[in-house]
Amino acid sequence: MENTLIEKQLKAAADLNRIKLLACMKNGEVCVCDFVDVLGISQPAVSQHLRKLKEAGIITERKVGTWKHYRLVENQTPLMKGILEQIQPLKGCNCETDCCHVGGNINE
Amino acid sequence: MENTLIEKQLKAAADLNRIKLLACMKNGEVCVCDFVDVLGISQPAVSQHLRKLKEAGIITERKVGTWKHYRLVENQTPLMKGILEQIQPLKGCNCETDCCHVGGNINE
DNA sequence: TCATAATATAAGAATATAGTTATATACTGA
DNA sequence: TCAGTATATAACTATATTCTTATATTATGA
Repeated sequence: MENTLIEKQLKAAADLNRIKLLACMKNGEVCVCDFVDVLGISQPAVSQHLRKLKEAGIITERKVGTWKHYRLVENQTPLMKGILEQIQPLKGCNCETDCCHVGGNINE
Repeated sequence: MENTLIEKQLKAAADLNRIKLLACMKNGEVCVCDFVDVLGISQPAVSQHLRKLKEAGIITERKVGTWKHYRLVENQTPLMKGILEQIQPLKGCNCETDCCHVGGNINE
């Protein structure tokens, strides 16, 4: 891997709130509204964190109506594979609200 | 691993100059004077980067006279093991100046 | 079509980071 | 003991990051 890509992905992952976002997504798709509850920060702040993870190629999104579902990309870089292995899945953000089941959760 | 430790180590590694420092040390011990040449930043800046890596438990140091040799710690966390695997060793910083051989390079 | 809901973007403030130069510390050798 | 060398720390500046609130965008459904 190129050092600049390594740096970009490390920077994207090197934040406690974004680590929690990744921990949530280890269980599958999660929608933005659930992240807001879990992190206890504002919705725009969550949106900005998600954008950073997306720009680093770590997560992807799927639109379902007005909702947006985020999930880890399938083909992680070897770097991110290793990092994600060390992040423990976080329960309680696994799309238990209705939004993640309307339109079909990709993991079901 | 604890999320806060994960964050600390990711933050320590998430910088292009510090990635280069780690790349240098993959070949073994390196002294500060060599790092300065490789990175092209001031000696105090290098010193500050090294401190950050040390505080994250990623590197350790050995004093030889007025010189200081830095190297990767042996027992890396699983997180850092994975990250270090992805960083390509950087040649030309492998303590080719005298300082790293006076007092015995730990890798020889 | 319009009000509502979910998410994204913009603008701005507070804090963190990474560099600089100047100075301090610690060791060496004359 | 003292000058010189290697590294660390301090103080400061410039920039980046991460929040907040306000607003824009997009989709839904009455």
